[in-house]
Amino acid sequence: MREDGTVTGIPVRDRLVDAALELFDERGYEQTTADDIADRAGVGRTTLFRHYRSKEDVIFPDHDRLLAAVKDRLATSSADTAIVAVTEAVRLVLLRYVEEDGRARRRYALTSRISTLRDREIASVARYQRLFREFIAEWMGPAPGAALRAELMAAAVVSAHNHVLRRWLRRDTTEPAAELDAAMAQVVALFAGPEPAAGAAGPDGGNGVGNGLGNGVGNGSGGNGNGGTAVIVLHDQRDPEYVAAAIRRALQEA
Amino acid sequence: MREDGTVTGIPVRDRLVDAALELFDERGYEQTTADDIADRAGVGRTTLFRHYRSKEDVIFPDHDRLLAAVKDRLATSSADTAIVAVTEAVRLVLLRYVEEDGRARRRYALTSRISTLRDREIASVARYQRLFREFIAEWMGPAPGAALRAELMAAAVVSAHNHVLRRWLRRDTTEPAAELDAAMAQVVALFAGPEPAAGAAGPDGGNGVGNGLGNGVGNGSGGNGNGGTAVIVLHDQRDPEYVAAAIRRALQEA
DNA sequence: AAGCCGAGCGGTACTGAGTACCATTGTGAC
DNA sequence: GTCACAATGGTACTCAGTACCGCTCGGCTT
Repeated sequence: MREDGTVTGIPVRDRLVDAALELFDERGYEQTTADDIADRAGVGRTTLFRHYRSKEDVIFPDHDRLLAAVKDRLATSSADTAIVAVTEAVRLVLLRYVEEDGRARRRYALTSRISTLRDREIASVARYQRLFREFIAEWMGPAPGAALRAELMAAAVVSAHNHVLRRWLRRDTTEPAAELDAAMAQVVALFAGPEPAAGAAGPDGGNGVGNGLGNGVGNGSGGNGNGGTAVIVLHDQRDPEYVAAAIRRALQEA
Repeated sequence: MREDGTVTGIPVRDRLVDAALELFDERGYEQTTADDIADRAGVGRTTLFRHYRSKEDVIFPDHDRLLAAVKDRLATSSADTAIVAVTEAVRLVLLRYVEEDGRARRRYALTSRISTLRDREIASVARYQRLFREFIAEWMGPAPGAALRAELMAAAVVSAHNHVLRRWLRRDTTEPAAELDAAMAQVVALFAGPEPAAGAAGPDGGNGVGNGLGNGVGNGSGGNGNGGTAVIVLHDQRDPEYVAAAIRRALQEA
């Protein structure tokens, strides 16, 4: 037992988060002062602001670190693995939320009610979107219309992520990772289709899986070791179910 | 001449905006207090907060009113004019900015530098996006996958708007309205194409390519008619080249 | 053992945003 | 004239966030 009555060995940072979430639930966000949180956590107000930049910060995860991780993942990619990099990077973000589980859901309950917090969350999301936009734009090159296309694609990627994340937060799904794959597939399909008339700037680049029907197949591989991810885009006139079945069979046999 | 020395008949609200923009330019946003702004405008601090909810609010336009206008425009539309409604609604927003001209550009200069203000702007944009999302979702109905599709489309619409707006703010274009039309056309083209293959949206329901190694395979495809596109995301530990070869073979045989 | 040192913490005091309340003034209606 | 009302100004308060100082504790050297 410590002098101040606290019994736990729980780190100060975590005690603060717990205290904040409890108090926000009990009396609401606005009605909870920084002093309240610090008191409940058994520390001084100064200590709170030493660990978190602001009152809001307490309940938001380390976006900085995750943002850096995403940036890293995007950076380690060659031109023909760009789509894979994006897919895995966005997956990274989703999984981080899923890991948090309870805490993520409590935060969601708060951001749904308190506009201040919702705005804060939105601002965070925008930073991810910016990262994706810059990456995709660079990948696409300076072709005319590429800037807009990159922006649209980044927005789509982030939206797909948010859509799935919210479904998981609301318990509408228990397999967020799989749904993210599906959603991302839809995003890629959206952009893999008709190019914007002029500059082709597309993902086709000779590595197409020449099946004689489709044209482009961006195939990346997570490459180095763990959990390879492959994204395959193909244009095929035949029944997609039929094609999917064929691929399924091929993978089982392989 | 008035008692307080002010010579103008300019409304208080406008004087405050001018004062704020001047001061933010002169000493920066953080270094300008609410008192400074009020003093410069020749009014009391109380009056400032009577006209604007916060210090930030002073330089942001009436998003509430514009938001309402957008909502109205969307509301007055039948099912088959939905796309027109969206296009005109987003045009409404762009034109409002263009009307502001100088003030919009000064605000842009500020939001580019000050993260607090940028976040605020982003939060505003998100409200428009939400409006569009809700409208589009209702328009699309409860079809499976429609929710995601609506979210993607709303994000695309807003991104297209922002893209053109920023180009205009940076003086990269002198015909924002025309560019917006072009951008919106691109957005519509994007979504007019391949529908997301009937039930295939989710990886559940049996269409998951259960190869026993990867877990999720999302398949979005264009079933109906025009050049079907299929996108496959798979997680597979094996050599990607090997997997690709297997798929290639399967497609040729199929 | 005594001294030293750095990290983590608590307390106090300050600035500034935003709110509540009250007093004042100007303006038009009657 | 005065009554009503709207707009303003001033004062005082709460609270977030910052700056600064002093304390304590554990580990380390000598």
